[in-house]
Amino acid sequence: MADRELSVGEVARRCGVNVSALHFYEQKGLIRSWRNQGNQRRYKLDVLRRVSVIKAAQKMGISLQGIKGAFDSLPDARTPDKDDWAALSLAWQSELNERINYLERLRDSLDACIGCGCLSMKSCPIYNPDDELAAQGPGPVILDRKA
Amino acid sequence: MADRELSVGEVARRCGVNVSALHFYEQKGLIRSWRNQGNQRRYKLDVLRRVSVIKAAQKMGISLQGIKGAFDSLPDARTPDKDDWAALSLAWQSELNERINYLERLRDSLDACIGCGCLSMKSCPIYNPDDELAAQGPGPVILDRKA
DNA sequence: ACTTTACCTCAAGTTATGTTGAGGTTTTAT
DNA sequence: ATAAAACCTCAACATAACTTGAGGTAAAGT
Repeated sequence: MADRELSVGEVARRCGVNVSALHFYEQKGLIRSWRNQGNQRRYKLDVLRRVSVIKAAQKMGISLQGIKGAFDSLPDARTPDKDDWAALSLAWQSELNERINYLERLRDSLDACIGCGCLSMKSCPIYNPDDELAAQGPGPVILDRKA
Repeated sequence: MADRELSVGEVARRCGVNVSALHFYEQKGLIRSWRNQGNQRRYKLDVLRRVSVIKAAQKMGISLQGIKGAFDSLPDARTPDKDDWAALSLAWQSELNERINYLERLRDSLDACIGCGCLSMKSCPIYNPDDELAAQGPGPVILDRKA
């Protein structure tokens, strides 16, 4: 069938997530649906991309809240096109770069610091990395903010 | 006072964590203490390093469970020395490297994938990175396991 | 027609990592 | 000696991101 609309189970299967997760995302405002006669959810095809992007962003360490923030910058009226997604990608790419950078610094100081006395001191580079990432909202688990 | 032993408040202050966190770490078996006459916790100086290492490892994205696993490989009888910590560091360094690598791959495929149709397909490199990190236990937030 | 599968809602449970508060004891400072 | 600061335990709350289950409806297969 030339399905222009998808049921929740179909989306779940095609995206590799549980139906409950889709309910959850909808409740959080990350995806949208309408209902059919029998009150069942129906989705546009573009929900597949959204869910996929959610999963990709999560792998990057971005919270649902952060993802929602990014999604909110997508056009509301029309279905997001390639350029819309590219803009998102760009923003996240630099976030990823910062994160990678942070971990690299952590790695480089790890060996030097873990065995010496400095780890417990104020001066330790691991303990007090001079630069913190600018994370909006409640930061991802992997980072923490200025102590 | 030449304190060979520390109170919980002192450890908290020197490590920049809350007293409640120290209670919590103790309950999870990450640090140890004994009690004085009045039932108050007392710590050896080496607790400072332990707590610092906990915090550093957390920044790397390692869970408390994972940290406990690593700590369990430290000598039980004697206070861990430089070499013991160095071994830990080495293990974590390669874990960090894998993580960095993973994020780099994610970053590199992000732009190519997010705008195209592949994200929702089985073949997408973001969606199905061919190599998964070998994470023991319930993995860190930033990664997920073979779907 | 009838059964099975899919779906619905809403509340409660789960894991990780702590924090907060109540009610009570110890230490420390004055 | 007394008041303040620090500590104790234990239970409950907080947040993220979902999952599970109960009780009931809709759609699909035969």
